Amino acid sequence: MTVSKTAEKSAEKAGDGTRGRKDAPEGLPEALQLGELSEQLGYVLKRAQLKVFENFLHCMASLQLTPAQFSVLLLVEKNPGRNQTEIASTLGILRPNFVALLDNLESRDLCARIRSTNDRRSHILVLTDKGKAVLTRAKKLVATKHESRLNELLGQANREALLEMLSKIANEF
Amino acid sequence: MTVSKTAEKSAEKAGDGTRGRKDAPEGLPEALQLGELSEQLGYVLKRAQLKVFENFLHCMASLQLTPAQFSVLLLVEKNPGRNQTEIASTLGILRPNFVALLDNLESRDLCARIRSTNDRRSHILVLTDKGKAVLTRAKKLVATKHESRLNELLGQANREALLEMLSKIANEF
DNA sequence: GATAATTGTTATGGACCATATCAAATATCG
DNA sequence: CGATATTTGATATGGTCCATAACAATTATC
Repeated sequence: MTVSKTAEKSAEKAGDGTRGRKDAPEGLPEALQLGELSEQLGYVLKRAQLKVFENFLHCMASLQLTPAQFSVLLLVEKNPGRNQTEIASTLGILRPNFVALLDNLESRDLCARIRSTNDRRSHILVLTDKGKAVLTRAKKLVATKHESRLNELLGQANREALLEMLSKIANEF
Repeated sequence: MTVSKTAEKSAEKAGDGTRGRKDAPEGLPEALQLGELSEQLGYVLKRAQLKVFENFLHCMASLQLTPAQFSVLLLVEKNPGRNQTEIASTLGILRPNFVALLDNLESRDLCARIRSTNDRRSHILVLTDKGKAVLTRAKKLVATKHESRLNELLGQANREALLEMLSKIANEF
């Protein structure tokens, strides 16, 4: 360990129990300075993403849908007749990891695998009637509880600008 | 499984081998429609975050620093003399999971734990001289290779607006 | 028709996250 | 003071997500 003496000294000085700001009322636990961290896009991006997912899960509690499950339902609805490989790769999910995800949706009768008659290796994915109904309800929940709150917070125009910039990063970075 | 007959039929129709758009030149694998997915902030946010982290790791390959490790070094530099609990909780890392992270940084002589003389339970965290030097180089790499590329892509003003909106989500959502 | 490639699947390991628990040290309160 | 509760760092453990290798069945390619 090669800690400079000055480092040790300043550390002990800063950590000596009464580290309130000058003339602080009492020894209340002072908040740390984020410093340059709050300027790091990656850091803020990750924190924001966690918050958004957390709120998504909360809004979807009644339907028990995770963001990943919701995205699968949306994509299968928009692209009926595609197989697992196509749906999974579009979502950036590796085929092996997509199996359990689908098993879950299928066991809940939201999605169905159908053996293709053209290529009997592949399973064609379709939403069940229940899956369509659940997805419809899910969309409503997302719109009224989730996205609407983001609109409140940012404003409609800002939210659209945010989406556009994030898309740019996701696609062109 | 309750798949309606119409669902099965449309699925087979859409999945019948030659699923090019009308008068497509050849049977080239047609891209899936993202549909409403590209309007879901959570989805785009996650994709963007993965891209940013991926690029960060690439830029930091020479220093072998992950985003989490970089954030620890930044926070310890800005707040010398704090203990593990304070640094970890500020970063949203649980104490048990912070131990291995610190073990790594300490084994590479970037960070040091110092037993506090005031409270002999806690370990005060300090950057070593090597840690300071590495962090300085890391900051330069991030600025010149990572954040600069984001500025290219978005423009300075947009990048700042993006950061502000993400902070708002991270803190007020 | 032999070989290569694709599809879904399983097994497996790593990274990250969360909870319970522990010993040592300290704080609290009778 | 001394008994009890709390805090700190640490370990163990389990869950989830992500990545790779390998396999049988099927299809494509030559």
